[in-house]
Amino acid sequence: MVRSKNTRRAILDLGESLLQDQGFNGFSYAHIASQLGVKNAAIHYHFPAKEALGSAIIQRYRDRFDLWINNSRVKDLPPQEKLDWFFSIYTTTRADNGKVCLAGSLENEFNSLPESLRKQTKALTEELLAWLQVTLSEGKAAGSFHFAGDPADKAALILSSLQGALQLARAMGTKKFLAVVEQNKQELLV
Amino acid sequence: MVRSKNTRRAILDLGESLLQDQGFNGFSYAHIASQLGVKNAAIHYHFPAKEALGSAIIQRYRDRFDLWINNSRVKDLPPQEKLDWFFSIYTTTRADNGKVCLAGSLENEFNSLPESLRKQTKALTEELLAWLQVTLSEGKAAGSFHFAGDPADKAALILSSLQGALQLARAMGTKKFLAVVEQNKQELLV
DNA sequence: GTCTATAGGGGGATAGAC
DNA sequence: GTCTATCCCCCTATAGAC
Repeated sequence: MVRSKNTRRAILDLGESLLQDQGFNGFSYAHIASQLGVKNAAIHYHFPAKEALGSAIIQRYRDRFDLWINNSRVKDLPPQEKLDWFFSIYTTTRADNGKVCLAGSLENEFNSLPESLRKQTKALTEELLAWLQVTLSEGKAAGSFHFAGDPADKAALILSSLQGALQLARAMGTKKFLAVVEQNKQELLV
Repeated sequence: MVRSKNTRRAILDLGESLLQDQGFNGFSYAHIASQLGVKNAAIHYHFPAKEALGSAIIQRYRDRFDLWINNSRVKDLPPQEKLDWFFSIYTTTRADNGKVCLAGSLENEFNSLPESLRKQTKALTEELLAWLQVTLSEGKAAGSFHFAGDPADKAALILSSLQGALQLARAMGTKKFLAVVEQNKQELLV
């Protein structure tokens, strides 16, 4: 049982990593198995189909984000530091072997995903946007953020730019990614 | 010979469409062949390997962009209308069955692409960024654009957001994409 | 230029032994 | 829980006829 839990967790960890590295269609049970030192069939014991594995990966990601934003260490921060924390997630993702945003990776393959993964992807994106929007509203009300228009639209712009910048950085390097983050920060101050 | 040119062109058209729809690893020679009403091997006659097909698709895309921006109908426009034209490319892409930016699609699969396609992807992205940067500089100098910081960084932010927004729209719908475009436009006016 | 036929590999998934 | 063995499908690519 202990072994099972460890293996299951290791599969999820590796699957998440591969998903952000190669995309959903870019990794296989064989990849996970070989890197884990087990056989193909062992993965199928824990996740009968790839769709189930994918869904579990996204669900865990969503749960983790939910835990973070409701954790007092993030929840009680001033808006500006909240946003810095959010940006740092993406900076860490970039630093981790040039991975991309989980949501962005899935959206890119959206047209070939099974329905359950599309739903999970949409739910994740909605949660990211919702938190961003609220944080931006808070900051605007507190006078620490300055931007024109609807906080929902500004949230969509920031999230899009972060997802896009992680991808763009694969061709253009980390400097370009960091430039996008800094430009986003700077524009909120003016 | 006429037949050949038509087939070659039809392959490129369909390949480009599939690339923006399903990604490079998401379409096959069989897909192209069946939609074209020819056989697998016919595609290989025109493009011996998939890498050659991919490279030709990107090259043609780059050539087309180059033609456009040096066309007097775009070249002689005021900066604001130039940028509107650029945005309209992405809006058209979104309207075309929810396709995504060619560069964004390729960057997402960057880690599994052969070297020649990585180079092409990088070159395309550089050309998009370079044109955007110059156009933003022109507009700033002319007083029609207002933004803080380096035009190169602003160009990276805008391009990232457009690529990201096309992907985000797959999960969240066209409204969110249009919101990102409008937010970008609005922020340049303030 | 396009066809038929086929090689050779990788993918997801399952049955049954241990 | 993990293994071996295997099935079946799709993929890229090639050889040779027409």
